[in-house]
Amino acid sequence: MSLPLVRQATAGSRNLLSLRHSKLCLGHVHRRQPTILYSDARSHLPLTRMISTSPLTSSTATASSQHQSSDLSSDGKHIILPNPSRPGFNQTAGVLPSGISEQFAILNACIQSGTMVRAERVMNELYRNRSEEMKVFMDVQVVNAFLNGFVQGAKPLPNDCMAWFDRLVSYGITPDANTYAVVVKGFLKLGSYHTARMLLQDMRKNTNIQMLDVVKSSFLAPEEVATFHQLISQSQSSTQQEVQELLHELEVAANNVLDKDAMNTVTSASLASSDTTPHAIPSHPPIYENVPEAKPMDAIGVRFLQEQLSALQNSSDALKMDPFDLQMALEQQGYEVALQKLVHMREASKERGDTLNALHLSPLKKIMWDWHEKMIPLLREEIVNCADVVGRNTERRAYGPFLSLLPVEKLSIITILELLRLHNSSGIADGMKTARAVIDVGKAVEMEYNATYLKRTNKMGEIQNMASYGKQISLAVRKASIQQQEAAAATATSLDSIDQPTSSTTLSTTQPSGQMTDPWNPVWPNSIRAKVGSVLTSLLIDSAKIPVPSYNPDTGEKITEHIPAFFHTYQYVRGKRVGIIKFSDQLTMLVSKEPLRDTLHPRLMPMIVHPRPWLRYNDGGYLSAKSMCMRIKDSPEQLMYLYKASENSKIDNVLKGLDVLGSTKWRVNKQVFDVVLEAWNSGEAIADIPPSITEPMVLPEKPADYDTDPKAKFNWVNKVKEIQNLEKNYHSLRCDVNYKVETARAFLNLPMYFPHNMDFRGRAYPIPPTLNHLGNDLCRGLLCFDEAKPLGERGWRWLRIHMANLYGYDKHSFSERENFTMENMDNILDSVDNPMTGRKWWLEAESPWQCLSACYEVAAAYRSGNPLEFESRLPIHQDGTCNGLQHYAALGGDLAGARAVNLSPGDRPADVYTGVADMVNSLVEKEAKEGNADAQMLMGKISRKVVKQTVMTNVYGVTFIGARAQIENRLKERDDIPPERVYALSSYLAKKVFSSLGEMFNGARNIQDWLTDSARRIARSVPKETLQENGILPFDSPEQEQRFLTRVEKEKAKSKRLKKSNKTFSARNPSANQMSSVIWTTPLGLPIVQPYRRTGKKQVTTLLQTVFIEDPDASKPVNAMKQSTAFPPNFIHSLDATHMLMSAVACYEKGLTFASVHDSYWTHANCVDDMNMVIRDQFIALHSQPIMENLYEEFKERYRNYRIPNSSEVDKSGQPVSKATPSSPIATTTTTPVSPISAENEALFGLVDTPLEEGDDDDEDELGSTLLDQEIKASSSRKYKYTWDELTFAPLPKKGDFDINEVKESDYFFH
Amino acid sequence: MSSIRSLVPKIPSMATWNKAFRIKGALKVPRCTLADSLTAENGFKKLKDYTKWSQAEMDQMTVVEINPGLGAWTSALYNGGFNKIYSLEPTVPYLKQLEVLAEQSQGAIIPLKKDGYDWQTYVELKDPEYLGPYINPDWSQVNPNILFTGTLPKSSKGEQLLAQFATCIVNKMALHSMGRIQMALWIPDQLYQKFTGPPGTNARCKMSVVTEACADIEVIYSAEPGAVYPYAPYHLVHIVPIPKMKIKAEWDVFEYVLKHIFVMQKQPLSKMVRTLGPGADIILKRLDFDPSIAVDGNKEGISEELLLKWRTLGNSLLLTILTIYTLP
DNA sequence: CCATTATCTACCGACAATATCATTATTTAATCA
DNA sequence: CCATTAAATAATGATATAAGTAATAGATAATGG
Repeated sequence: MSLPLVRQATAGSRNLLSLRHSKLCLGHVHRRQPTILYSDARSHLPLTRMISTSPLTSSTATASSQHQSSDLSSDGKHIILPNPSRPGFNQTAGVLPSGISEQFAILNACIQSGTMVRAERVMNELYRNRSEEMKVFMDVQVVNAFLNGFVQGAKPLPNDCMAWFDRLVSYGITPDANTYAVVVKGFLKLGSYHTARMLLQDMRKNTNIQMLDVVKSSFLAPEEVATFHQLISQSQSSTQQEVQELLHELEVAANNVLDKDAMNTVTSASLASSDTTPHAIPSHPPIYENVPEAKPMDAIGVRFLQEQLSALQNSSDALKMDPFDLQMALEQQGYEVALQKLVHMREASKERGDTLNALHLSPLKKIMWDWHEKMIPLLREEIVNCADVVGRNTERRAYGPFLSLLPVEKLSIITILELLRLHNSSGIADGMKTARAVIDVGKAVEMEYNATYLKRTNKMGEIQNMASYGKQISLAVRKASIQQQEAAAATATSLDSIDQPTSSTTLSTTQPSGQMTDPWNPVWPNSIRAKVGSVLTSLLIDSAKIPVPSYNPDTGEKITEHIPAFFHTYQYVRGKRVGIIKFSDQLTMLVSKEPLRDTLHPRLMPMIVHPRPWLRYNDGGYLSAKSMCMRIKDSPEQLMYLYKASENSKIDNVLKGLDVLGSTKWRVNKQVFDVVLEAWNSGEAIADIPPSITEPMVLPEKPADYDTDPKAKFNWVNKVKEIQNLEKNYHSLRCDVNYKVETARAFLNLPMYFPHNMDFRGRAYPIPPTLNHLGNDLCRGLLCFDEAKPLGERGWRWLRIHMANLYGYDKHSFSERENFTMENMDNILDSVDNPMTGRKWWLEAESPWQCLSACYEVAAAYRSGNPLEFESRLPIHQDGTCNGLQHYAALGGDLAGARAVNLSPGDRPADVYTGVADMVNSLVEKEAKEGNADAQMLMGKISRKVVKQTVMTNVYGVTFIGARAQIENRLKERDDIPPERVYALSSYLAKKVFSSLGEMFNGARNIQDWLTDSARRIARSVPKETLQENGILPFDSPEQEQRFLTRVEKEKAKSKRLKKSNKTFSARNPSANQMSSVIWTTPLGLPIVQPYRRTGKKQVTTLLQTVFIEDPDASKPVNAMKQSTAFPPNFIHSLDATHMLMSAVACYEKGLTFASVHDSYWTHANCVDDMNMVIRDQFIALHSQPIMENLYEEFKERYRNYRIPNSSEVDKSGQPVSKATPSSPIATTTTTPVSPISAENEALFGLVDTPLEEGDDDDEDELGSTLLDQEIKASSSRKYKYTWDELTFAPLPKKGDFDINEVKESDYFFH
Repeated sequence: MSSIRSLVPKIPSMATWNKAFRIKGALKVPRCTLADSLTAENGFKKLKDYTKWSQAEMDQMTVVEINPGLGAWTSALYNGGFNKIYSLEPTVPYLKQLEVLAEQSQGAIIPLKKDGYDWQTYVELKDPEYLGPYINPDWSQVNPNILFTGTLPKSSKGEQLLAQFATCIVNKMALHSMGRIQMALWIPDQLYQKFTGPPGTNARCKMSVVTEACADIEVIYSAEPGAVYPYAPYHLVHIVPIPKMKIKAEWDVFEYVLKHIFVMQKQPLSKMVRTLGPGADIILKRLDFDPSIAVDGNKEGISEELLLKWRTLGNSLLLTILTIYTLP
């Protein structure tokens, strides 16, 4: 077995752990292989445990868990969970039902803000109204947090705590060690040692809970543990043996725990150092001495960031700050900084007392301060009002508790900054959608709360030290971190159940395995965010005013009016109301004059230190903010699969790949930055910087019949709208550039890192949104690697090739491209010397800014006299030629396809796009000669670019309409085509492209068809159990039936509220029962769930208006069409993502710097050859696996026992007319196995409609049968048989003879 | 004058109609057509009673009818004594049917393949051949030469068309650029409710306010649902533009304001005025009535006098708004 | 149950209708035994 | 005091809103007789 992925072993000192994981990594990448490395303990999934904690539901729980044990196999090859339609899913996935997630969030807010009265009320209501659901979803963690609320403060209420303890136990909660710790703590704090002891005695007698577990509970601070000693000494007198035993256990435990800190640090150090990490990690600072993360502090850039912090009281230290602390401070104190800046501004001007200088101060800041001051009293008042409400006001009850989580000052500044940030968002001129605003404000509050909450409970020093230390990315470190974290959990709380707020779907309680217990911290549902956000927004709207010079309408004298800075209004969009919040004109003006940098929250900026490696699915990236490794929106299913995969260590290699991407150190290209700045300040349109609009655009003249003909008026208004739209677009484009420039400025001369996460298919994206290497040409031009590497001969060559590529000269052989650069050296030098005044050769490039960046590099190398030694930072790109088709060709072993996309070697790059463009061109030429006007117009204008997207997406299933739209967009960009003809021309062209493509990619298309077909079958399938429970199929066994009946019994007993969940299975609306999404596992082990389901949005009342929000918990039927059409592209993308991540890791291990934009891989010039080897090796490694076969097997396993509806024509005797399954296009090639089930079906139903369980009365039956008779008579020759067939898949398309190893020899595979 | 006219169009059964006349494509829902001659005759009788048209007056009127459909109403108009009826029908099957009627009416009925929904039609109608000679800018009196009539579809198009008629009256556009032209329209019940929605009711809406400000409305006759294909309740409504619009504000502003305050028609006016713009509530100070009245003019607890003031929207509020907004 | 009609238009990064009224469902108050 | 009923309130569902369809076309899901 080749070993490209094994990290260079440095010494023989590697411990078992790291060995094991290297092996694991190989096994997963290279070969499908049964997973053997998980201890059985791992399969004890926390959430299943959660179910069984409740004795009252135990019968259900055991029934369902037994029942599911067959399909809940997460320690097999793949993670397989119950279908979302099955009752087990919500429980297993911990998806909270509607309403309960809200109540839990409120409960937590009450607890955290110390208002236990309100917490009690929430708890009471939950148990009163949702008692049945509580039995399932109320978790002991929630209970612990709740009980702890009574005893955590200065005035503990142990008796209340105790009362609730008893009550909750009676409700069926099984207390755990933490529960006892909490209750005991209350009494200890009051000095009621006797009661405490009695409790512990009781626990000892009645439970199996170990004393040690109680004492080391994370709810007990060390000093609280210490009080156990007092208990011990108080109780010494007792002679009871029982007591003495208890005291002994207690003492041992307490001592054990109190010693633990030291122990811990030792272990962590040893763990970490036993890895390949060259230096041991000291357990305490200073550990940064040998970590040169940031440049010396006099750099321009860092000063800006430090200014961010300089406003803080202890800011004198800011300049001396270590970059790690700086990053931490930036993340955690963003709002404090912003606030302090406002304060300072004011103080400073007051002190100076000079009004003159005050004028120079930012007027916006002055106003913001004013809003802030006005808003605070309103906020206080509101909080008081919320506290007052005893009875009815449900809104206040919902948002009230959250307002007490943060200081009012912070709430206010968050609101102000968020609203300013959202200016011009979602396509609203000078405003934003209300829904977006309130949710974002709520989200910001939540994030800030989490950050401060973390800071408060944070003792994760060691973890972070280790994590941040890790330029060393390795599984071993990850593992060690996790283990250490788990070990440390006994004394230190950690971040875990704080999921990243961007996902509104949540696991109610994610209990990681092991002893670790997390503080319970539920994610706020969007409805809560909206409610909280709306109060704040509404208060800000009320308080924010802006001075406007005006006239008194009566007297005409000059006055200053204060008008609202924001106002809430509505817009109609195609007849629908949309709530928006608008800026007043004056505010818009003010904002546009002000640089945007102060509204940028550092949480969204690149990092200045290495990102934390991904330890788990939700643990990595920024230092303090919790983020997810996958971008998931509203899909509990996705989250659950990811969670399980993470907990079962299936995605370590994926995470490692992300770590590698995050470890790339970048810097701003100062030279390019200067030119950008110059261009920006000139206000002209240069490259992709839009012009600044100084004066409003000229409106067209009103036509003569404007006043009499509605049509004329309409046309004119439309023209005006178009112009305004253009203006708006320019403006927001300029804003965008502004953000980018400001971000770049902030990081001048400072290394920066982009923490990465992925979309649900595994494609990686940098988390910081504004400036990153995935951005447009400008962003890419502004960025280069921080590290420089000498070019060397090969590097110099690649640099020149790259130069040509960026100019657009990329379809020629490498040597031709080299020559191109040399021939244009004059232009390049001119571009460098006079970028804005010279011939501006670079501006004509396809990617001007990157080209300029390359010009600088080439020129510098060229002029250095010795290019080979030139230290280069420029990333050189190697792009897959039609990467999607490459994967298709590899999957299908398609010889022709392989040749077309450079999988097999050629002496110059093959380019399908150009090929197709040429074909279309000749077609068009021919028709032009025949006099076709469309063709004549298009003659010679069909470039590669025009057809590229369509060719690419053709194998992803693009339709004619889609293709036409793509081409339309390309044509619109050209100025040599009259706009009014664009539509017709694109239609014509799309047809031509389609016909040119013809049979071209048949290999790929066969696979695509198979994928689409399989996805459709899956999306339409239904688990057998569902059919059985609806009486459509017979039960397998009486036992199964009995289990089902008891469950139904229980459900009936539940409150009526739940009856809707008892969806009846109706044949009328088949799509309502389609609940299975397409799920597969990438070769790296990442489970991928296609999230496409029906949307279930609901109106949520907030203070400002109702907002329309996705209801996350409702399990909605899948969108079968989307599932099937999206599968081919998603599958291929998941493969290219896999290839990229594999390559990233391999590059890292070879010491290459690596970055990627999906199918474009970047590295230093002199490393290109090495990287090229890696790319090819990894591609071969990936495609040497039987990917399609694996997928086929996985589907069969994953959807075992699923059924799909089928109708087939039968002759009179009921014999099938043809054996084919008409429901699928490929099915004709399938020999559908005659399953015994089909026979059963037939016997059961014959030819009649499915006899639904709903009591058909005789009347209907008669009617039905007569109808049937008529039917048979009417169409006497035709009879159909409707069956639920076993879900099978078409046989895989035959694989061709292409040998994947040829890729190795192909120069232009990536180029 | 003329002998007794008794033109009767051929009315197919519903089933046949469904086959032959259900129009696909252009209109998503089949356009409604009056399908009962008796109803048409009755409607016309009532209309004539109400307007008290003399035969002489009718002789000098040119009738423009949109969406004649099967021609029941066309025939009734002809039978009632009109001598020149342009029937604007865009769809071929109906047009054929109309041509039969045209023949039988000795050319009094003139079918044109035009669409009453299309703005272009009204430009074309200004042609000397059609209504050109009767264009009359004098709004002090109703244009004596033109009667505009027809059946509105029950679709959203019909609704849009009616709203646009109102708009055009206010702005003297399209049809009403030819003068103060009275209309007699068959309007589906649902639309009629909105068209005439009185203050305080649920039906009160933007359109009813505009209508109130620009025309006098009278419902003449209500057809049984069965009289229309496909079955739907319809009303014959007589609309006479008033000589002086009650709306003093510029139309676009008026429309903007109306649209915005009707977002929440049950809320007090004072609240909704705030959504008009930053600080728009200052205009409330200049209002000569209590702005706590609901936007839709709900009567509850509101004096008759106040109600009246609010209903004359164009006079008070909008004028105020305009003055404020056009200040330097 | 079949024929007509409405709804899509490759995927991902990046999200978002709302007010009002009628009808149930649930809670609170009230009344009564 | 409880049980039962009446009244009040919350939750849920349905519907209207604006106002020129843009242009085109082929498969498939949804709907209605």
